[in-house]
Amino acid sequence: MGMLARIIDPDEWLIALRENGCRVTDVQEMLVRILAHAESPLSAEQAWEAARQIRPETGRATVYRTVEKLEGLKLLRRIHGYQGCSHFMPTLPEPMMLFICLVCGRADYLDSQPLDDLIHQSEQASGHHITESRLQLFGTCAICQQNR
Amino acid sequence: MGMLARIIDPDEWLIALRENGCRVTDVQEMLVRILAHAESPLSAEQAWEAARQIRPETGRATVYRTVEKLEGLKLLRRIHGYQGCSHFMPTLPEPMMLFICLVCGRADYLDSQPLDDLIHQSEQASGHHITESRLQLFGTCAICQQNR
DNA sequence: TTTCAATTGATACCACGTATCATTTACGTC
DNA sequence: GACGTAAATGATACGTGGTATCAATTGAAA
Repeated sequence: MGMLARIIDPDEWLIALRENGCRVTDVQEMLVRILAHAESPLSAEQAWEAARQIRPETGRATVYRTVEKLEGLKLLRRIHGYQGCSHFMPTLPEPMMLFICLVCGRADYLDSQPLDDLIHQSEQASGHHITESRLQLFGTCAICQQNR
Repeated sequence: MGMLARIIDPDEWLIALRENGCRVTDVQEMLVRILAHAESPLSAEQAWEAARQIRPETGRATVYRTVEKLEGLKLLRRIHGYQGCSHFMPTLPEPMMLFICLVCGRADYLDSQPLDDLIHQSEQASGHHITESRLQLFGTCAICQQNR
């Protein structure tokens, strides 16, 4: 269990789903638990694989639909990584920068306040109105550096 | 003709290709001109479409191969945008932040020195070794704001 | 319990991208 | 300029990730 487990609560995702007019099924609850506890970015295919180990009859389309729904509610965030752009991580309540270790795959969130300031400056300097920013960092995490 | 036309020189791309052991064909030259002059991110399919208007017998695989080669030489840079992650823009000689207008699609490069400093700070604070960063900004460009 | 819209899973389908391979082409060498 | 060879090309077939469809099932409000 990593850092995120203390912050992301699957039950709150279920509440959010209900609040948005969804009928929460057992399948969705299982998927929410799988996705909310992920410590490295998970693709829909990977989530499907994990789901079928618990409940083999789980359908592929269901997983894609659920992931899409959770992304729409901003509970999941799409990761634009090295091996494709179809992996997902839980979104933190506060906007933060994301670091991904290229060795172990683990994700870590970093304070983004300085980035927010920087974006604000760029906005004023360029005259553009910036509505969304996407910053992801890649490299070797502190632990993997020691295990060399 | 926009800002990039003054900075990106297709002929230098051809030189770079030759220097890397490629045999530059007419097809490649045409594709290089199409891609080097793009002012908004272009997908391989879009580049293929543009190529066939000039030379209808152009093959699909050729376009994908050329784009891949140019990306490998860091002459093209992959854009992780809203409509997929398969669009490409010319890489500027200096690393810079990229802004994309969601209204007109045009891309604009912004000074990234402050970002480099920020990443360096994050690196020291977290203990991670950061080898690559990816920042893209989205919003409404100065021109499109006026045309409202 | 009833009712109905949301959800599900099977199937078929589509788009984007890739492997294969015979033919053509660039370009160093003679 | 002609030659030889390795790279590039384009047609075709194939693979994979993702989506549309639809009959059957299920959640939850009344």
